[in-house]
Amino acid sequence: MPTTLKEIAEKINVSVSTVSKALKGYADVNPETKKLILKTAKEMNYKPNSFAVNLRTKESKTIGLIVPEIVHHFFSSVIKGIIAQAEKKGYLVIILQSNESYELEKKQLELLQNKRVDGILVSIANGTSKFDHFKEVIDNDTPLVMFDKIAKIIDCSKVIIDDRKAAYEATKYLIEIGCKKIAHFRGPLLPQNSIDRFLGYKKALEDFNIPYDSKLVYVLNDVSFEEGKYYAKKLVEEHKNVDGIFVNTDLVAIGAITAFNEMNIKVPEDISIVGFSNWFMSTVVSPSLTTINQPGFKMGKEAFKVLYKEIKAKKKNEEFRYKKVVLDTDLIVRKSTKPILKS
Amino acid sequence: MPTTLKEIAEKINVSVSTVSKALKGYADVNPETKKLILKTAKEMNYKPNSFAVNLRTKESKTIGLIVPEIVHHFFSSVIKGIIAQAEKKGYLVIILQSNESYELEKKQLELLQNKRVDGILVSIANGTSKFDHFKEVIDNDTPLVMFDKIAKIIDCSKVIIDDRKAAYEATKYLIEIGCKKIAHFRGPLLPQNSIDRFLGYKKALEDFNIPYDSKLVYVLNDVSFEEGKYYAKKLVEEHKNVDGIFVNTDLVAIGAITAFNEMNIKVPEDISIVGFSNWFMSTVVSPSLTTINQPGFKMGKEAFKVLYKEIKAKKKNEEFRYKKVVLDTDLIVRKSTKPILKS
DNA sequence: TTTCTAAACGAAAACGTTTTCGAAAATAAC
DNA sequence: GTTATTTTCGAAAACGTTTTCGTTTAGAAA
Repeated sequence: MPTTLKEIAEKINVSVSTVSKALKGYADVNPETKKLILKTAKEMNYKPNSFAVNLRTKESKTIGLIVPEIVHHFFSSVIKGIIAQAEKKGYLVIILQSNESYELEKKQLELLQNKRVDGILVSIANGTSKFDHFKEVIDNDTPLVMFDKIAKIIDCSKVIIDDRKAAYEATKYLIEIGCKKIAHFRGPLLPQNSIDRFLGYKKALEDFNIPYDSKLVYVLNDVSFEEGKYYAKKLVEEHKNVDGIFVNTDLVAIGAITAFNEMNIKVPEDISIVGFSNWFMSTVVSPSLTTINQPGFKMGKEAFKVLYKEIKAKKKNEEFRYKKVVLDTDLIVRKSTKPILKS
Repeated sequence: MPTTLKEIAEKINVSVSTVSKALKGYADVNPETKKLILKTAKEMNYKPNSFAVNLRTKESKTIGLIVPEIVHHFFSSVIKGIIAQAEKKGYLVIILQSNESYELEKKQLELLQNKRVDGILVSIANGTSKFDHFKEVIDNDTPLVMFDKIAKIIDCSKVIIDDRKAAYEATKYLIEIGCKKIAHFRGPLLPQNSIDRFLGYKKALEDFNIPYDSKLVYVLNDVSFEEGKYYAKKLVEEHKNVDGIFVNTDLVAIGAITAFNEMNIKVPEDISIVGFSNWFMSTVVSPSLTTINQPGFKMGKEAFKVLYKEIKAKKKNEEFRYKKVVLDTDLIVRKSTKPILKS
């Protein structure tokens, strides 16, 4: 049904090659014939058959993206950034969701490779502790860039924030406003983020001579609103005089705030809370949440940029080095933390 | 680099056709040779070249999806549903975002057609008032299904909720709890949703003998948090005794709640608010928001199902009819509305 | 024996491009 | 006039499948 080069060629009595060359701007075609070809191509509403182009050029101008979860403020922002940047370069984006599952992640990585996408962007699932499936991608010579949730052990380009530093800043801020007993709601044991955020928390305590107490660190699994509520209650049951919490994620922090509101524990008077990510929700919860801003949109754009360079370099067989881009975060002070101490 | 049929064929001295047929389970290949072929294919890590398969079969097992906005609770839920259902059927999903712009939407529709996706799923941008670009898709014989934000004028399959009915229920509820002067924050003039929600609001007023006052209807452009705040303030400036608002979208409703909180107007004692969509955020805002639940995930799944059937039917040249799927909504009562009157 | 059927395989066309290479024609150089 | 060069074009191979159709061979039927 759609017009082909052959049909154009037959219509105006030239060869397929000439039509192709005219359309692609080759020099060895007479300006007159070129004009005619362009005209008839337009008239016949010619659109190159991308299947054939892909086969011939061995590239699809399509990349794959795997995120642990789509319905998530941070990740949807990243997705938006990736798509925006990809579109600028004429790339399309196939999105898959691992649901934090290793099995799914592995399967989807294969799916994308079978589709022969030009490159893959991935943020690793919480359930992933083996990384051979990523090695395979790299061995297969498919450009791969990790963002946000990365694997230290895998040698590839990465776009991240400095989780440890950000967590340090958040905890430091709690100390500066006078908190003496600071708990931490951390994420699962595996992902690098939650490790780094924990380490930043710990380091801040050390630097300011607050004894580290492992009992004040709660390990969450789902990192959900409900878990935030649950552990907030557990915290007040198990400890007295906790006056600050640094929470791994806004969603959990909001759960905690909700629980404290229900228990008539005043935030921030009785306890100050700092979240992580700066979800939009954090501005509307009451009290609004002090948190670390995590630049999702920008991370998406950067991740694509890095991947794009790698795709181009590999295509031209040029040398290139894996890049590590670290994006800035900042502390956004709202009402869930006490005002700063006057000194 | 990757293995081809030819390489397998040469290795075991059979023809390419036989290898292909063995791999695809054709009957006319000796069980012994078939076994050998399967074994060597696995050994050589053979993966069919999807570019070649696409060209040959004229299908890519890929669909396109255009949404107005990705960072949006409802739409990201829909996306999740679509991807989940598509994966079940072996389809991948290319996602694009129109940013509520007609120009972008049109361009992206062309992009997807040039990529020769097997079908397209679309939720129309607010900025779209001409629909010829959709007609073209249909004329091009590319299966097209609209969801949520649809065009009545375009003859194609649709998956929606009954916006008018849902809005009627919401407004009726405000009336039942005793509201006498009910405002409406509506969306832009164009999209069918905001028209229908407005009509539902109006109909409820009529049915319960509350005079309709066009001054109580505010037309929003961005449908944003900020607009919610802005129009809430405007409302109290321009009117007295308004005791209920039916708001087009949760995000706006939350903006309004925030403004009322700031102005010390009590929700729900002074004014009751009903939102629309049931964003997660609505559970954590204070007071939590009474709203209409809109089944995003399910809508995504249904939309893909309808599209899938159309793709299959067209492929087999079977007859088929455009479908219209209407999904159920329900009213979720929370704290932003007064308790129901005892009678 | 010959004839027919079934099983197993392969040749080849087709999908629609892109790109190399050679040929022809036109022009320039001598 | 011949030779060299440029311009313009097209043939053909290649990308890797899928699928039709014909051929060969072996066994069954006669």
